[in-house]
Amino acid sequence: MLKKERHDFIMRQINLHNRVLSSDLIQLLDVSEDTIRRDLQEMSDGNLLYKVHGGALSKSYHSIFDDSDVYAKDDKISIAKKAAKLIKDGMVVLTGGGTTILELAKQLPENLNATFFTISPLVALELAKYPNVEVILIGGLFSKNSQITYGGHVISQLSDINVDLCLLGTSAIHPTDGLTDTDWEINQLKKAMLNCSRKVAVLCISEKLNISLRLKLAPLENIDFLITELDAKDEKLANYQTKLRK
Amino acid sequence: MLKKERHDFIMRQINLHNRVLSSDLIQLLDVSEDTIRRDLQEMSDGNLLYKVHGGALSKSYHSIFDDSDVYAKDDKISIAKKAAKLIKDGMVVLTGGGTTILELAKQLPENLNATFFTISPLVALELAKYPNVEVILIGGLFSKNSQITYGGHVISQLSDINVDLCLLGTSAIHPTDGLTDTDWEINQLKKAMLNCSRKVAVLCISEKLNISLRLKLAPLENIDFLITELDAKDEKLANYQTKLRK
DNA sequence: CATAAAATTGCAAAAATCCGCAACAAGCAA
DNA sequence: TTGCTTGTTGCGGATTTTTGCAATTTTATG
Repeated sequence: MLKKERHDFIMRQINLHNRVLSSDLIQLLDVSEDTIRRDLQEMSDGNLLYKVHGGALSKSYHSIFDDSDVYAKDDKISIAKKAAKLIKDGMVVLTGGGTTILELAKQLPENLNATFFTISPLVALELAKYPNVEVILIGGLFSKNSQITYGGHVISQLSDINVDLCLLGTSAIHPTDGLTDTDWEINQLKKAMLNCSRKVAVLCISEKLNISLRLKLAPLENIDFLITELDAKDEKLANYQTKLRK
Repeated sequence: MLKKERHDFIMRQINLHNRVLSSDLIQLLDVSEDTIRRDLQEMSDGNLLYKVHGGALSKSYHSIFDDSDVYAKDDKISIAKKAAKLIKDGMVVLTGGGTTILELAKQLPENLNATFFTISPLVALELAKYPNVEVILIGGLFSKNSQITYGGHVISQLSDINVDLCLLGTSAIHPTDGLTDTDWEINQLKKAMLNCSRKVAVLCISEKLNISLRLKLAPLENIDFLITELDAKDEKLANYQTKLRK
């Protein structure tokens, strides 16, 4: 294998996963440790990546994907990690958009083997980094505000599919009113998403508990999992747990 | 064996395998090491391939695993600015993916009033920043390599639309062979894009001129604009200008 | 602070490259 | 024909690049 090919391969790995381990590259490319280290050194000199102890990181990792200013990031990571456990090999999953779902897309197990439908280009880009995940982006009008596709075309496509699990962020959730929202278009869209999913998981930071908005989306009885950053036994959740779909 | 024959042979090998080793060529052509090296050197000077220690790589192959952001950035910006002039208020435009197109999406006039169809989530995200641009993302299978949607579903949706202008990046362009590519899926997709567009503009850095790959996409006669970083009067473009659609 | 993993350094062998030179053929003018 | 130029090719030797190995130092982490 030519040196340039190795470099291209490494760049590809980095663009895909935002990072590489030297040890992985040694195995994948079947060359000595020294060669990999020298490769990384050269590419680092050429400003193509960040070299760190044990491997290298994507240069753009820090600029493009730096979303450290996302509100309540830590809570969202905690939610994402819990939600990730719901996803098993072989499943077909449908996801919405939003920062929590995006975080989820970053927290999946490296070798997950699954199919994802999504209405969020950002989530699609993130999911595409997993080698064994198939990503289908549902197309349509693109919403500047919520950064997802929406509109009749999206809803009509949703009516044609059938998935195991739907992962949804939410604006508000309430013990008796269930899920509610403010935007009519988005609300229609979410209804369509619920309709084509066998199970539904709602991802929601505890701030949004006990709030009720104008547009009714779905009662708690239509939801299978409610995932927050709180402990499952937290008393704030007691009102909800009893009502979820069994 | 004549020099020209050797060069043709090497070109075939490269188009076929995306790479050649000097050592293989020495055996296959039964000439001295120096001759092969001089051949590769000349072809590299003529921009036909990419010479590396130990052999050579295809130019187009190189573009796939491109060292992304930085590579020929200035040229791409120059191309993007020219292409942006083709887009007028009220137009309906279809775009592909690729770094050049992405750059174009950043170079549009601030208040452009237009509708864009695109198969690239990254381009969609960029276009969404313009307040008066409507963005429709065409959905389908998401390609990990080229970061665009593709597959039958995309092609079928393309067959339902009709746009004023199609903006396309390309892997290779040649005076007689026209546009060519290496990936069958992408080739089908691009054909569908051409079919639904009244006018076609090809964005292409001059490096990719005079290269011909395996899969035929379209003759120059089906293209309306060829946009490179070169001056329109540059002699390298003379062979192309006469053949473009009037 | 002890341990293992990773990095650095120096070195050597193999491979590829570079450089000057000479042989040879083809084209061309005197 | 002869002599000259030009282009192509191969050869020998010097040089550079690439790669792996071993010994030593540095770093990460519990």
